Amino acid sequence: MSPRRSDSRDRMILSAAALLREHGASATSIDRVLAHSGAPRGSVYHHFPGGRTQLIDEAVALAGDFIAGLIAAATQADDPVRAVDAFFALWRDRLVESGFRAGCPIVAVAVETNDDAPQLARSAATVFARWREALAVLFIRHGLTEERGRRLGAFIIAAVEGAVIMCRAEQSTAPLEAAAAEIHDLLLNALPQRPEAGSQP
Amino acid sequence: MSPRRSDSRDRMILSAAALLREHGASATSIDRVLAHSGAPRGSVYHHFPGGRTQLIDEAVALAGDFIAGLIAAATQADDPVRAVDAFFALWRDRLVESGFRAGCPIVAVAVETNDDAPQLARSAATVFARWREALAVLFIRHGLTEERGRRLGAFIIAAVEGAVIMCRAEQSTAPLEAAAAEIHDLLLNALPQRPEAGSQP
DNA sequence: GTCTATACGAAGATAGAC
DNA sequence: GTCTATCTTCGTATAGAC
Repeated sequence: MSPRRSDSRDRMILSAAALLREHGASATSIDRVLAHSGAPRGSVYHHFPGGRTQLIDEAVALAGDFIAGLIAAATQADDPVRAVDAFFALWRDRLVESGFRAGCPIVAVAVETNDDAPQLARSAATVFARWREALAVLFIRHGLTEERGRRLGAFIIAAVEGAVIMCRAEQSTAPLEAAAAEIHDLLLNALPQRPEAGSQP
Repeated sequence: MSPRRSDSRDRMILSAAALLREHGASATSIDRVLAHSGAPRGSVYHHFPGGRTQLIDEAVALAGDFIAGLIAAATQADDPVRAVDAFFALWRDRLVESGFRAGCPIVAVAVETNDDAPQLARSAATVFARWREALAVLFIRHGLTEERGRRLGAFIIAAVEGAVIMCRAEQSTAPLEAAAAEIHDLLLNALPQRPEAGSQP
């Protein structure tokens, strides 16, 4: 009887995601995942017949699902501006809590992907698409055209990811806060039927 | 008499920058730089006593200067909207010309930097700061407050970098075009004394 | 400035026992 | 599911000759 479906396997995936965030894809070696998770080295290729690539791939899927869940939760309140504010705050908190060490694991994989593992680039792209689609649906539901809604969804994900990278590099939340403020004002102006004070100069 | 100040040294730095763009920091090994540049392996540590880290660092500086020069050229026309449009177009062209293989070398270093080479993170941060300051100066010159100008500068760099990552992952220029369109409209609305048609909904 | 040779470590992956 | 080798490749870096 397996320990409720392989404990060490799940721990390895979680550790891989954590290492991706803090040290990038290349630094997420099997050795480091084993050390971080405490999983036994003998069963690596039992759990992951596809080797390291499969492990990274599953970590990308897990991290993607996790963030997608947070986006879904934020969009439940049905206030697009608040939801996007919360999305930015989420990334700012992750940065601060980690001492500016934790970036986005999907970005890590997307940037470091090389030609011998094209599957990983596709997995990263799928995650990005899910995130931005979740935002797009929210915007479209609130009166934007499909085109504008999707455009804004992609734009916001791009701004967040770029800002996170800059925050990490300079050990400051300033880029993320700049992006959050600009997007906040932009949304106030873009969304119809919002009588609140916009900050259009 | 050195061949006009070491040919192979300059070629190595150029090759390192090219490899950073297309394959990331970890994949930019000394071996690959030598193969790409055709430089002789015997003189690596003669030209770069700091080893691989110094080589990467100089490639970051070179790439940073190159892009900064393009930003400066684009801002010469003294039209902020056109300059930013040109900046986006530059990245789109680089992506398309390379078959979506070339990303941003600074991002590669910023994302993959690990604790044993903190100098590289600082170099990346310096480059980001120079780029966004160049944009900020342009905006401030055209009537925005210092705060707003710098905020927009950081925001635009973040949006470009994030969009480039997404474009590479999904082999499409759509994210970059989405960001370019949104920023274009935002600038039209943000800058004072522009009688042209804004696209405020 | 450039050469060859080499030390040394880390990484991915496999084999075969238990 | 897990263990202990072990193979192979690749990476950084150094030594010493030319």
